[in-house]
Amino acid sequence: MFKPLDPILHSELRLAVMSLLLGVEEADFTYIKEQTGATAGNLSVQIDKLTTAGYVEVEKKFVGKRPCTLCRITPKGVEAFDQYVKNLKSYLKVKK
Amino acid sequence: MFKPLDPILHSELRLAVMSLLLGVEEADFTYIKEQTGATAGNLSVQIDKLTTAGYVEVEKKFVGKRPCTLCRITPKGVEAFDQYVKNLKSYLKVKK
DNA sequence: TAATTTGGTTTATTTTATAAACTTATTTAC
DNA sequence: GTAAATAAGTTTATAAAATAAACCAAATTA
Repeated sequence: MFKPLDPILHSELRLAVMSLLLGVEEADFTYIKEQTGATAGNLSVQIDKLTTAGYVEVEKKFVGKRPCTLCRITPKGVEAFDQYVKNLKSYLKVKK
Repeated sequence: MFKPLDPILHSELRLAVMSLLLGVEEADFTYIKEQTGATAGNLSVQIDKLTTAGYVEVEKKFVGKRPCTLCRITPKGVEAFDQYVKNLKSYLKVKK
């Protein structure tokens, strides 16, 4: 009746990060931080979890002399997101 | 950009309970337990939280000689659920 | 009447989420 | 040139949540 919800994705901030990354080629840490309103510490931890799950990949480079952490969603991440949304719908359809 | 998600509802089991209650006049503890697959302890705690939030009301009665805990969703609960679903959509619409 | 089942609640443990504190390097102000 | 402030994160500590295990009381069954 109710489909299980991937605990990696069923988190407000991680879901926001994934949603954001779905719409773009890539996004850097600071941009994600601004768009989600998260604190740097929290965002760092949550991106780590998404990376460990294989849903996001991170590339650290420099822009000029400043470090820049680029994030991209992976195919596995896209698939997991799709499945999450599908499963989530089992909770949202009000019958009757 | 991303709307906040009511933490009372953004929980797999509580969302399942609410979803279930939305579709029926009332449901008893055992039925909810069966439908959600939750353990009794977990369900008891989560129904408590929904009750404390004013989203669910509980009536304890007896059926024959056995106790029976009946649950109903409240108007406030219905409204909160609707708002949750509305806000949730801000995370799900993939643009481009 | 002893063991089992029903219908839960309470308590304890594990996991999460989050913020606070810290680090390293870079500008900017004097 | 150096002290203070900013940028870009990471690490650590704390608070909150989810979950399961243990427990309880009454009823039923063996």
